[in-house]
Amino acid sequence: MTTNNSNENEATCPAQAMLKLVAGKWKPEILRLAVEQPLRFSSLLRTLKGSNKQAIAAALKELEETGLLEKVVIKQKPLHIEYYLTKQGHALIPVLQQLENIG
Amino acid sequence: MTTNNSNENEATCPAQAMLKLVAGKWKPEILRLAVEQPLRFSSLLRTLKGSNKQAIAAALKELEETGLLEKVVIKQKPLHIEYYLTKQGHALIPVLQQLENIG
DNA sequence: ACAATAAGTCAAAAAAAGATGACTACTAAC
DNA sequence: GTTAGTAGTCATCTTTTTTTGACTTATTGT
Repeated sequence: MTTNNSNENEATCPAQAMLKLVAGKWKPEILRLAVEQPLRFSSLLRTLKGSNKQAIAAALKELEETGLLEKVVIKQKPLHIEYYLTKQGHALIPVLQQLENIG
Repeated sequence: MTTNNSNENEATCPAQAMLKLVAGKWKPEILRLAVEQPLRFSSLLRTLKGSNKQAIAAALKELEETGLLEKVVIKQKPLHIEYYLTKQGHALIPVLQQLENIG
């Protein structure tokens, strides 16, 4: 493993940091869906064919931790939790759309 | 799990496809450098601290195969090979710059 | 009490990405 | 013919991501 101490490598392209926030199999799709309406766990699970709870949970957690989604707990009968795009999350949407147009 | 046989998973966000083309530790940086001048293997190796031949070779190969870079062999004394941004590669640059501005 | 829905967690296995070391092919200079 | 420079390849190992199965917590309905 070569446990190196000092700070080595780290490709330092500034776009890299933002790319990492949306990297992953489900994150771009989840962000795209979040534009239309607040997201819920079970509804994502139904919508994203081929996904599973763990994948959704991990993606939502990371998107929340990196500040692209905000989690809102709604204390009601069946217990609802909603995820909203943050300001930064919204800022990302047009960029994702431009990527689509290049492809 | 719900192992459905028909066509499984594949997150079908259109931006995903383009994101995959620039995914990886070195690709965004390489594209960024390609804007300034044609790229050469050994010069990339020197410029990208923390990289190695295999990483550079793999990145260049993938960027070429996906049509973002074009490889040009220059038969001269020490054998030169240059990589140029394609039209699609160029189209990606402003999008990468926008990503930086969000971060 | 028991099952169902919603929203997860934990651990482990499998697959993909990244890192490391040794080796190849061509030309050119000495 | 040995050394040096450029541009790689191949096999292996490690790390990270993704997938899979089993279990948890809370509330509602019967």
